[in-house]
Amino acid sequence: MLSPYGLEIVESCLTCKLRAERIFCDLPNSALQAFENIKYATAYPKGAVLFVEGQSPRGIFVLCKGRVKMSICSTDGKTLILKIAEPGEVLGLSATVSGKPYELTAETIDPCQVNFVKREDFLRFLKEHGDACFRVAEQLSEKYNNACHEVRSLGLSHSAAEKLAKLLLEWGCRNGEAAKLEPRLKLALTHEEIAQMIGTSRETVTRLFAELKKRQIIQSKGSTLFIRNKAALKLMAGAS
Amino acid sequence: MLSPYGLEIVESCLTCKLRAERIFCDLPNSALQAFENIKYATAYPKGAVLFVEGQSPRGIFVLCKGRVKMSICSTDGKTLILKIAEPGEVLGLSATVSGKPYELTAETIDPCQVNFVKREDFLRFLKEHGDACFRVAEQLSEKYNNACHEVRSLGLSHSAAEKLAKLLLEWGCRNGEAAKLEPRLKLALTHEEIAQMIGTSRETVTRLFAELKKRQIIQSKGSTLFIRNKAALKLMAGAS
DNA sequence: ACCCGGCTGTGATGCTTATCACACGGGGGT
DNA sequence: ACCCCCGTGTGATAAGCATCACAGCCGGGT
Repeated sequence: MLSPYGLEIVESCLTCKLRAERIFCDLPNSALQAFENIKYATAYPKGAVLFVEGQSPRGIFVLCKGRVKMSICSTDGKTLILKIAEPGEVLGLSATVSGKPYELTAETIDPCQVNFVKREDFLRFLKEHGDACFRVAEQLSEKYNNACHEVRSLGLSHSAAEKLAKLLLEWGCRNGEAAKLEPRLKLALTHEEIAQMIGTSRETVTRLFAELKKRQIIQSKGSTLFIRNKAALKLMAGAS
Repeated sequence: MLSPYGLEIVESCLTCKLRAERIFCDLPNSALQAFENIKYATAYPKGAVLFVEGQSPRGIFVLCKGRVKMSICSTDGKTLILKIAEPGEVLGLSATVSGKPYELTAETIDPCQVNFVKREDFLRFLKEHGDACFRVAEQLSEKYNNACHEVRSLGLSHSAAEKLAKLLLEWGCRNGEAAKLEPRLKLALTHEEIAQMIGTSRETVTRLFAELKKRQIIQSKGSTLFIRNKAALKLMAGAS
């Protein structure tokens, strides 16, 4: 099969090796077959925009490969990144269910493989498959949960340092690094993007990183970042 | 029937006069009858706590009468009010569906009538009634939508003035006052609570109100607040 | 009528952070 | 080898707001 943008396309959800790990992919075969019939497998290059905040919902995008930046944007151009979506997530779900405009903008930051399902097809599918509908409720709950964390972080933090510490700890807990005393993580985003994730300015992020390095709390080598003093970070994230 | 806390109890969801207007109440009779069998009609006085952030989910609370304050709270005691829930809303829904701890704290601010449904009963009910499940997805979408607005307001505003203006406009658009040039609204919350809604301090809210009055943008008589210059408010909310 | 407690109004002070301005450095393209 | 652009580092300045401190005010209870 052709592989646009350097992707290896997964042909069918029925044979997808990742099924068991994914939330939405793990459905009984009858439902999966129905899903198979209404989905369009598509691929996007890096930097493609799946949908824009405010658009009326065309349908859902099931992310199979690559990462997608989910953000909101103010009238004066300021951007706030809410999350970086990973494979297995369903994007545009809440808007598609409710019929209200997309709340977020989705932009790929890797080459991505995506299954698109048109809104009317998807709604019909949900009515016919109660178990899928329940999965949707679960996914929405998770998204809501995420959003609540975001609200907590934005609304209840006193300082930018606190928010950055929270973010680094969260990142450090991925990839099975959670238990380690000195977790390491790939810094895949620029200072600008990190600033947009915690709602502060690029300069502040740079300064904070400089201070953390000076205080020996973190250390970086290339794009890898080592957390040398997890306790100190936690202190910053907790009380400040 | 006895009416604790001065409430007139609605006996059954089947005969509830408000059914048609409500999102969750408006279900086919078969589903409603099943719901009827698993719900516990309860009443709470003002100031009662339905559930606390971090508790593992006991079940859902369908609000029939009264208002409930939904908030999150930081370790150092700072509180952020996310919304004031109105009759017809389902509280604790996302936690009950996902099994994760309640994200918010729910506290009544009026005497309230509430239908409680235990988690296991509710999940069984959802599996058996696909249409109810779809309603749940819709409700969750709406909650997610709300949360996104909150994130936008908290994360993309430059000033407290901007957030207050947004809040006042939102309030002014309720109760069919939306179209009016000079909408009026009941100020049912203290400055402290308003501060907690926009993530600022009580003093700042007081000062902002003083300035808005001085600039003739608003005017208050008792607990009623008149918006005299909607355009100016919109300007503050939009650009600042 | 009194008092008391919760809400509101207002000044002074200092911290945090946005913003502007500019320098540096490294990697990719030609 | 060059340049150019993007990302990073750093200082100066000022705005915005939290915080403390205290005064007035209104309503409810006794």
